[in-house]
Amino acid sequence: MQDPLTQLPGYVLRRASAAALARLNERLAPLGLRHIDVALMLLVEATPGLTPSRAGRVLDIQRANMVPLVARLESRSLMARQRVDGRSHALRLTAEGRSRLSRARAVVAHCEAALLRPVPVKLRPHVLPILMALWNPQDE
Amino acid sequence: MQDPLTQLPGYVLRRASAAALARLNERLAPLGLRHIDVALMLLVEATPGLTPSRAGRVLDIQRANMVPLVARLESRSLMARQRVDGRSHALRLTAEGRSRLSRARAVVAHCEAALLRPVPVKLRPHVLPILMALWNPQDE
DNA sequence: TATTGTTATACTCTATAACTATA
DNA sequence: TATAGTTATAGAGTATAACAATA
Repeated sequence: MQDPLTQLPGYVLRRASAAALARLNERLAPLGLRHIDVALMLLVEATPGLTPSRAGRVLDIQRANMVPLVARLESRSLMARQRVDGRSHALRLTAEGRSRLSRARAVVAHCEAALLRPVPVKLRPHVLPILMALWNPQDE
Repeated sequence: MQDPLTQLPGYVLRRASAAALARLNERLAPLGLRHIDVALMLLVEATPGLTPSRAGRVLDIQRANMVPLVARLESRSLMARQRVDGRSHALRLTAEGRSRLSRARAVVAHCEAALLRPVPVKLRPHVLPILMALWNPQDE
């Protein structure tokens, strides 16, 4: 018998994603971070002053779910909130946050490299374009 | 500002997977099925008599989590369990399960097609090989 | 009116530990 | 001793509704 699911790109996409995520989280755990923390920190580093709402829109995280995420990073002194408005907060990394992120970035780079390693060298340039295309499907 | 995360295959992999899964579940909902139900049904169809334990190993689902999954399909008369052993159960699709699965398969085919549509035709043959490679990463 | 941050809440998915009965 | 099925449970992750304060 042969597993019929491995013929379905969508299924393999899910399995590959779940496996990669699990390994990344495993390697980030010693830093006290999860993948989602690093995603937000990378985004805030690239866009200082970003608000939680806007960050949530970029990361596809609901406003309500940003609250515990930001609070957790703030409570660990990795991120700081600053009122910019009567209702908006500007997010910035603290010095400790930047230093933690540089270590996390090394972990991410390691995992990204491990992810690509089994892809034949000739196909590697196609990986990101293909994944970007899969991210943006057209329903008819 | 540019989103630094879209340069990371691992991140795009996750976003693509989550988006594809959400759309699939949305389209399966009218059939009363979720993606995981269809995955199990496809597997059991291809391997009649499979036990929940073995199915779980193929699908990467814990033994304990197979229980409510199989129970739900059984309670809807889509799948049947048969004792084969003092401790093992053989899983099979019922006639209703097969008919429901044929409708689900059409939904899956539609979603898979929508997933691949934005990929340039020349790159499409590389999609599955690349995803299979990403699924099986080598850590060093 | 629309948006931000927030609380509360519920639901799915997943992981672990422990138990029984069988092989 | 190892495996199958099961129960109970806890933790992520995610989604929705509602509210106050502000734009």
